[in-house]
Amino acid sequence: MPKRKNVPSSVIRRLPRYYRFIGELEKSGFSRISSKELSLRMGLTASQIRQDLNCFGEFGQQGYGYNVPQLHEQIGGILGVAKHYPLIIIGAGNIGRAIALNIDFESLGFSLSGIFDIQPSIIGQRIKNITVRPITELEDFCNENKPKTAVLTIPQTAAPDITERLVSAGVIGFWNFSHYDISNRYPNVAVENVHFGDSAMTLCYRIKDIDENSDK
Amino acid sequence: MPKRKNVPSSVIRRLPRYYRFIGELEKSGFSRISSKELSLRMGLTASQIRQDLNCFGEFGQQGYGYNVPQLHEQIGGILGVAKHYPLIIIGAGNIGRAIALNIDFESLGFSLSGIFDIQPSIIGQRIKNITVRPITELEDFCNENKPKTAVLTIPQTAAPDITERLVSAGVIGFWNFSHYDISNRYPNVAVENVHFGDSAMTLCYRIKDIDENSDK
DNA sequence: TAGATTGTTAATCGATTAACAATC
DNA sequence: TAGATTGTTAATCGATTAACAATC
Repeated sequence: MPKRKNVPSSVIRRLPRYYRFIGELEKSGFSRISSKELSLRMGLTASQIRQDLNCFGEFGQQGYGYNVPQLHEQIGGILGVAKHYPLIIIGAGNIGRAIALNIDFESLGFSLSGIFDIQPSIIGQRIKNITVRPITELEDFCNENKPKTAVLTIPQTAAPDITERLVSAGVIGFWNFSHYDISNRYPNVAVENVHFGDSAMTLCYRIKDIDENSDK
Repeated sequence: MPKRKNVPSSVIRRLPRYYRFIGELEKSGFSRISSKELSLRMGLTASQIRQDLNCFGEFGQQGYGYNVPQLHEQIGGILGVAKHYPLIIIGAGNIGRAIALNIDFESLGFSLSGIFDIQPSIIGQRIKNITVRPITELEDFCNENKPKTAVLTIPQTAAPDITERLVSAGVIGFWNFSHYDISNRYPNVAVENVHFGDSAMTLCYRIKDIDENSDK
């Protein structure tokens, strides 16, 4: 049913934002929207919106535009937000804990099924009704629960070994908060990096740029 | 002194990763590296590395390559990691707290100088030796401390008003963890978005893709 | 000096934007 | 039907890669 030629990753990265905007329009009671109107709200070109959506099929109707609730549903389907891919968090330190507590995995296509740590003082704690397990139980847990995804909130030094074990255990997706470079190491494994440090430095560069070029 | 024609943002986004890799090389005792060798380690082309660095000046030496400690220093200088731009965090909930505790702002060009919240139960708490202030004191604090940067870890509904107040108070950079769309609203303001939900959905899409195309 | 490797220009590739025929 | 707006092809723009002369 889908056309889906090889979808450029630039398009994929825009999908969640479309999903959010269309969702807000739906909540506000819109029933239809044109690519023109949406482009104004999102700060994109209408052309780009139509090109992007057309990677996945024909969702609009000439002369009318797009049906808002329907389009929301369809983009959600493309992203897979209604899936429940079992997910585990490796590392229950500050970041791991904050993610476990704050991210609504159920609305993002995942289902939090386990949390692991190596620290005896942390093991056994309960976070969101889930007991933190010792990392030694990783393989047994994976055999039983077949998690497809792992969140890495561990130090860079621990990452290579853990990654290897997870891939062996069948994990095909990483949400990587560590500084370890997973990409290109394993074929058919998806890696989404979140590097706070890189993000902050990029901001610093631009602030410096504005700061230095404004006072004259 | 620098050439710095308009640097494409694709290049800027790669700088922190260069900085990390060169830093690790330096720690491992490397004194020189060629673009070829670095390209193999980083999974880029040598051509791209040379092009990228040349946006900022001529850092290498023909026939030799790049001096590792020197290059590390230079990229750090470009990014501004030795700066101490005063920074405030707006919102001391789970995410705000985790960021305050975990991000080493001092090594990223910033200096954490204030934390604000609206919740009476949170105001007055101490996080990293900083007392959480009521949001009502925002303007006074900004007048006195002139923060250039604000981290937004607040709900989307609160964001438009707070952003407006911060820009009026002289903030020129936002590290935006909220779903509010700041970009394009204010000229000469840098915005770095961190959207966990978008990031997770992108991962979900790719896992789904791998999952559906592997079992045949 | 000869070999290595840069800085930089030219060629290619991919992504964005513009244009317009198809059609609701 | 006429007007609006899509889907899609063509044109433009920007970013990546290749090539090579300059030079350490």
